[in-house]
Amino acid sequence: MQDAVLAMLAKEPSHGYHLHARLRRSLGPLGESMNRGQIYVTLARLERAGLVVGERADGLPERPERKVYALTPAGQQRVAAWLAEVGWPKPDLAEFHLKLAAAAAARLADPVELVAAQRRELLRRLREAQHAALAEPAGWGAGLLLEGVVLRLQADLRWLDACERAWSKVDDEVEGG
Amino acid sequence: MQDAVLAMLAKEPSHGYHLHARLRRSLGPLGESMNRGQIYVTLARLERAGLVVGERADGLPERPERKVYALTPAGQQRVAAWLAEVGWPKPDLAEFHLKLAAAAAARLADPVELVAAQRRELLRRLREAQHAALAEPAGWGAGLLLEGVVLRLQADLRWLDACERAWSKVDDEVEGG
DNA sequence: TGGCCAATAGATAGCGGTTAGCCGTGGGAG
DNA sequence: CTCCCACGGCTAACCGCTATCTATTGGCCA
Repeated sequence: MQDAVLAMLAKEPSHGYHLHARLRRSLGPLGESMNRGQIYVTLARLERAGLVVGERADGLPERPERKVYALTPAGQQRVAAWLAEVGWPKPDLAEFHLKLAAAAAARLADPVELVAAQRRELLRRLREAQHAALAEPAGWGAGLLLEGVVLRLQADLRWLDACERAWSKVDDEVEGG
Repeated sequence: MQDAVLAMLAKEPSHGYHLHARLRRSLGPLGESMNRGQIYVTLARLERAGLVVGERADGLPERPERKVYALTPAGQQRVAAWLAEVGWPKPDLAEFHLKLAAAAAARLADPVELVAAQRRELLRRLREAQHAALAEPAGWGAGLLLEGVVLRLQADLRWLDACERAWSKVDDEVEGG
């Protein structure tokens, strides 16, 4: 979050609400779940850390005062460092994996059924993402982002196939033994 | 985290350290980054929420006391509800996307270079995951999990190709215009 | 027997993120 | 004129995670 805000400020100074809007625009449909309040919390922390300075700017005379934030040299340095990083979020498939194991171990549900339900959900999301992609410029901006979402969902669906193969074999053994 | 602990307890009651070990075993190489302390925090919260009861059990007479936790009826109910959910973690490609946009907008780095660096990193992780998969039973347990990681990394690499196409086109336009 | 060390077991502080909700202003609908 | 809603900003409370600290015990070695 901090990095995202700094990235926006690297382009141009903004106040909180504007930053929120810019982030949402930049992320397209995926940015809709963003919390507005978090922007202010983040900005306050960045200011306390000296990465950003906020200046009161009374644009229109009678509107609530807004604080326009801009990068400090330390902030610019941090943006540069962030760009140089090559991090990537670790895939979090563990939850579903544990779910299957727990369902089987505690005899609370049929793992193969869980896989089927999950596949229905992912197919739903896949259609949703493909539909949302139609409203965006293909191969650009938020459309590019949605392309990534689609590729991931397809990969996850293939993983579900592998899960089904694995767990249906277990069922056979249990029933057969 | 809470759900993962409850899932373990659904199979059999355990004390904190044992739970940690079971989770790590269940997740294989991917569980190595888990923090041991988090187990106790989670157990305390679950107990306060009435989903779990801890009973002092002095197994060996002179060992430090350990608390063996077990599900309450409310806890079992929550496990059942968790199994019925069909949630799936949302793909978090936004960070890299913002990085490319910030790099281009603030003229701080070449987006195509960033994509190349990221691809090198993902290829490294792909080899790592494939190597780790060799040490696990294929198509089962932690091996299945690693299979999912591999599929995801391959999808992400394909997305990087799309990113490169998009941003190299932008570079052409900038240089040409 | 005494001393050290690793493993076991648990607790705590603090950071970052999320959510819910409050406050004040202004503009428009009724 | 009143009421309601959108805007802009903020606070409080919670959750998850990590790092770090303590304490006990068993094993090893001298």
